[in-house]
Amino acid sequence: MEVWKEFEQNEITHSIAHHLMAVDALLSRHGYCRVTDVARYLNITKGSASITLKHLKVRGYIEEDHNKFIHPSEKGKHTVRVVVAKRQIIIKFFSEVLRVEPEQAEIDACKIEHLVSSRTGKQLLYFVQFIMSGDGSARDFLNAFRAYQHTPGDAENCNLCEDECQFLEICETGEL
Amino acid sequence: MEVWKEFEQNEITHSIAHHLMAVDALLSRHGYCRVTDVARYLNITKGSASITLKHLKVRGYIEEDHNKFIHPSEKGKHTVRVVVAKRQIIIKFFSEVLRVEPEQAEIDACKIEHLVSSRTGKQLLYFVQFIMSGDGSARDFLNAFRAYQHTPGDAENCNLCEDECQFLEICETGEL
DNA sequence: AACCTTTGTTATATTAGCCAAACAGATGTT
DNA sequence: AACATCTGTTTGGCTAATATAACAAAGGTT
Repeated sequence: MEVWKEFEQNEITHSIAHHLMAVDALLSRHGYCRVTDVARYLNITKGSASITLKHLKVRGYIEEDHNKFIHPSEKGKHTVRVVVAKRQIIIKFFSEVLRVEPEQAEIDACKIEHLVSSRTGKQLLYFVQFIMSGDGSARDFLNAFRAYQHTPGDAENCNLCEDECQFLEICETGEL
Repeated sequence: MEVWKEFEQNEITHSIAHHLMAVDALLSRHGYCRVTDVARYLNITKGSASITLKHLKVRGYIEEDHNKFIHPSEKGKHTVRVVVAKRQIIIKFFSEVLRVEPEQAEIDACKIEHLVSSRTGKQLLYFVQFIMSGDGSARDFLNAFRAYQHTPGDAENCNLCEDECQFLEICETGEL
């Protein structure tokens, strides 16, 4: 499979992840969850929620009781745990290490949380764990990075590209 | 707008990004680019390529000459530069800093490159620039992190969660 | 009991992406 | 000139995810 086609092969889509997390959040919050609750929570119509949740049921992510009350299956619970873990790790990295504004960090995390592989998620967790651990070298490094951040970037001393950094200017000219 | 709905609001979808990058790559490689070339490059049917490229044309990302030869507009060129920059930065970070296997790093980068905001991309560039700069504190930190990576993670000393790390086990139990 | 509201499903439509297959036009070969 | 090939578009089908709107069933109120 070509690399670029793996995007659509994701078992967990953005929509599915958020429907599942909604069920989980509503259960924690109110102790129960129905189709209409999910629709209201996600601010979509109940018709849409009904159809998407039917898919989730068919694929074994959620189950329904005799009164149409919804709860995640074991598989669904696992999915929620994994997605939430990735989201938290990514938010932490973006906001506290990179110092991206919390709102932006949350938006970015929300867009990519379900797409980042577990391998990468795990490595990022280790990285954030260590950098936040209070280890001396981590502290020194972070301090040095904070200072570096405030000096304008230097295209000639970038080790990303061979010679000069080709991305610095692009990255500084704003949104896509 | 709710955070979770921003996903679908992305002007540049995965498909659009890759069609545009294909045009760019084919132009560099052969000096010209037609619908069929894009289709072959992306391994999709020319019918699909025809329709998607029509959208790209309507939205001003590409232009056509009298002989149906395609080239990116200024807007399209800018988009390609931005997406490629983000991809390279992400790959570098995942593979060389986190030490994720290059193939996996590429897959992950490909999935998220068009979703990461320019704000976050810029901060990540600075971060990777600095960490790879040869600065002493960066070198020490990286060495310490390499050592840490090889010791099993410790749920009690994780500063991500308040008490114990709730994600360590989840991240170590494999794919979603 | 009659009425109103809530709940959930279904039907229809839209957009984005893909497919396969048919078709139209240009080019090139015999 | 006839045939073959290549190029690009169009048509119809599929899935995912949304929207509206109609509808049936259950529940609660007066």
